[in-house]
Amino acid sequence: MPKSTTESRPAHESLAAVLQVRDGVLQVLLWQRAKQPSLGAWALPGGRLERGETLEHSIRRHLAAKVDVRDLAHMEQLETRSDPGRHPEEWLVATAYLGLVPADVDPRVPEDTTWHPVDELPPMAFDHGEIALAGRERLRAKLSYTNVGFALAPPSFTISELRGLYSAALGHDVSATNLQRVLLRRQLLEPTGETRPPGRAGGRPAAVFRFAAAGLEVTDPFAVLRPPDPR
Amino acid sequence: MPKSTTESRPAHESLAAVLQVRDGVLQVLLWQRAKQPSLGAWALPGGRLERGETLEHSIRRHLAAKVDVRDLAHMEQLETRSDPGRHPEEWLVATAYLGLVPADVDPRVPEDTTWHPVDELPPMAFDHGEIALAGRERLRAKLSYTNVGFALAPPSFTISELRGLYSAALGHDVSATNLQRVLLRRQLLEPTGETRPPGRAGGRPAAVFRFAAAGLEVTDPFAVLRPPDPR
DNA sequence: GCAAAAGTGTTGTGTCTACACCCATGT
DNA sequence: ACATGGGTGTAGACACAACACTTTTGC
Repeated sequence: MPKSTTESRPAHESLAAVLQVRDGVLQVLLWQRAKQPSLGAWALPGGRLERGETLEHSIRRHLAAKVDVRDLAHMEQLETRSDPGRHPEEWLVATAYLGLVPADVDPRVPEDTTWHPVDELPPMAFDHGEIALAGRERLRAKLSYTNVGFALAPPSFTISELRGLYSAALGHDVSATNLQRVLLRRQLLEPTGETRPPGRAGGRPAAVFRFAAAGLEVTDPFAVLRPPDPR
Repeated sequence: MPKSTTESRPAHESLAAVLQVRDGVLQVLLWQRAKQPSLGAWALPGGRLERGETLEHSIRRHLAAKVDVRDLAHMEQLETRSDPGRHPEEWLVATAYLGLVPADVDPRVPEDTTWHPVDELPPMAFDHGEIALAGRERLRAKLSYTNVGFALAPPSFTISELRGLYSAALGHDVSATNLQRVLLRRQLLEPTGETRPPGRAGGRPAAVFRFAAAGLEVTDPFAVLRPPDPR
């Protein structure tokens, strides 16, 4: 008789969709299961919630085994999944997080762990595929009305480098012209004053920028019915 | 020795911030605790997750004791709280939901349960006050870029009635003129063709509208960096 | 006729995309 | 010189708030 029918409370795990733009493509960190159930399928990193810790602490602790925690520029809760059938052998609730890794770091990862394009997920264990996609959608939405971009980008960058990151994350072309204007108008970006020399092919040197803030901020309150003018 | 130090897994409860505009004010359904801990403090409805059910099922089941489930026009997951100290005696994780009740229904509620303005919460048990406020913020944000309004409004209404609901939920004045234009432009509203006779004071009869869709839809993709024109 | 409430016309502002054009560098 | 990539100028579309004005009723 499986555990799930004897226990009076569910086990609780934390999971994370850790995303990074690699080779111009949005990728998610997965490890390959070495045992049943779902032997050979790919899974999100995570593990059991322990006594005395929060879920956020739990996911950070489990991730530490996969990536250096300092490599995570942003982390937020996504959703909690509780379908009793989500795990075949156990009553297991999962709270999923979204984690973002800047493009300039290449975390050391264990043998069983590799990056996979979110658009071409391998066979996934349990509901982990849906969670990875939910993470992608959350990122896409927030790129439009917050400064989350800071968590995908290196400390400093040119506009075309940033364009590459945005377009990989959003899944469509992004015009460097408009990207620059939108982010500058909102004062998300500030010039470092430096400049990047052109490549062999020539071209004008590119100005170098950085994000003005290092934490998540809502920059476009998209409030269509906003408070009346206090005039 | 409290349970929390002996159990290897947390108990899990579902909670709901059930909101409704009543008497022109956004209110939340609370019940008053009749036992320790937090005797006399007010709490969100909810309760234990049972074997074989999802969290959403759980919160609906517990709510059935407080309000008729058919009175809920919309329900969505808010967040999961896991601070080990959130409950003084027990290791208890809570997943919170937001529920919305249309203004035209007045659910029968038990003796210990009443509505309270979200802006003047009574002394609240545990972290339930924060959850109620998180629900309010979620509602406010979604009023701007989705059709959640349908879940606050009766089946049909005049623009000024709807204005009252929006302004209570948003916490600031809303112009009937602009509300009508925004919602019609987005095709959220459609005229029923009917008209409402004016009161004793006279005035032009008001046109009656209804929401075009009965489920949640994102109507303003607020995508500032949107896909390029396929032209 | 007059007050009251509903609804439309109009103007101004701001944000966004698209595209033409100018700039600074390598070969 | 000229190709290449970076950056600016500008015009058009659109969504919104504000407010003046018109419409339709009761008294």
